Amino acid sequence: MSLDHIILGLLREPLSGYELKTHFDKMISHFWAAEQSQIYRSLKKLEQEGMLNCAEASSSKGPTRKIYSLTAKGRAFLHQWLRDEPLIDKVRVNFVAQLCFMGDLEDPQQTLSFLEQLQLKQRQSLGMLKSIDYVFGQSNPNYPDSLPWRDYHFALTLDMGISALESRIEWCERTITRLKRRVAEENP
Amino acid sequence: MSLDHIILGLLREPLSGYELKTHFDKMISHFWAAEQSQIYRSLKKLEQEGMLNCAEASSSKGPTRKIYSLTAKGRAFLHQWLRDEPLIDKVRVNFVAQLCFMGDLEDPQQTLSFLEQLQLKQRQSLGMLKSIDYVFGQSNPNYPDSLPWRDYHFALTLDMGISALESRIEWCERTITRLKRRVAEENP
DNA sequence: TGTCACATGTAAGACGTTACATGATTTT
DNA sequence: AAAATCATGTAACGTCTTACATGTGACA
Repeated sequence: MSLDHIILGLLREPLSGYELKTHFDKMISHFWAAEQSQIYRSLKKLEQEGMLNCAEASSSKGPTRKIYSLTAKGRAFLHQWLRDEPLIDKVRVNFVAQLCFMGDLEDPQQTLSFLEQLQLKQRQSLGMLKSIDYVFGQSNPNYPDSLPWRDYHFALTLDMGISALESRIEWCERTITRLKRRVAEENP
Repeated sequence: MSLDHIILGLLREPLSGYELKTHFDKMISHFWAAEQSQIYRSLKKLEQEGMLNCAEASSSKGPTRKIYSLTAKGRAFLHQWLRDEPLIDKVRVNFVAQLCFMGDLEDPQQTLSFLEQLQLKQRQSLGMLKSIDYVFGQSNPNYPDSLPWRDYHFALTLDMGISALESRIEWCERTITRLKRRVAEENP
């Protein structure tokens, strides 16, 4: 399960469950979504399996925290996953499913407006990703090529996300144009 | 839940559970994966909810089949979903998660080989999608623009899938080149 | 007689979502 | 005193995966 592996990956420095959740939201959510309750459940399981150590630490803010860190077994498990072949997911893309059956409505304006809304949403996602990328690339003259090896890989994931969104936005643009032409030709 | 909606969408003609599964594999799997056991479970639930009618039919081949068809309620439920705004999924992309932490291995050859394998897999997926698209576009002079409205929407989903894969393959190509240059510069 | 394609289902467990519960510290 | 942030968790429910169970008809 990749959630487990991602948690192990983030624990290159010891973190609490709460900190893991903030890392997910800030750095990971563009390619992996996780709920807080899932994270706590996985941490418990990984500790039971001997992948993680847990140390209680009183915090200056709020109640005591549990700080998790990698064991040798956890690191080995992570590295094995990193050396696996690229894992291709089963796809489940809601908006493509909607588009697939939207012909049933026999309503070109609906399809057009759907594609325009989709494009807008993707533009908003792109904006957010680009701002993360901008912050990450700040103060770095030759971003991302001169980054340290680990940060470089993170930058690659941002770049892939940006590239995928740009491609989808362009597809929307082409398809909206094509649809408008078809509608115009059928209603002369 | 989109699986329910997709099943309703496929039932524009009455089908058995088995036929639904073959439709999924042939036409739907490039944007939605479903296991056979999920389909039977959903069919049972949708029938209980009054979205589907069920008729038993003896087949010339094999045991008796259950043929499902849409009720008015099911059609209304489907159409409401089609008029919803574009539903954006929570992302979970395994290979990006792997890439994100692959810097830990400190092994440029591993990253390079990972990207090459990824590119190859995406090329294979692209080949399969293009062959579906080719068959679907056969005997149609002005494919896809002159297709009937419903088929046209299906063709759009193929086109989106092809476009996304091509974009990802190009990203792999660019990134492999960039990585090789970095490795060469660091090992002169 | 074996195996392939047809055909329908159940069971157990893993994973994911949503809502709720609890409580400390800091800020307004 | 109220609200925001820090911090950790549980409960209930729903979905998905994997494996298994059952049986027919056609064909080699």
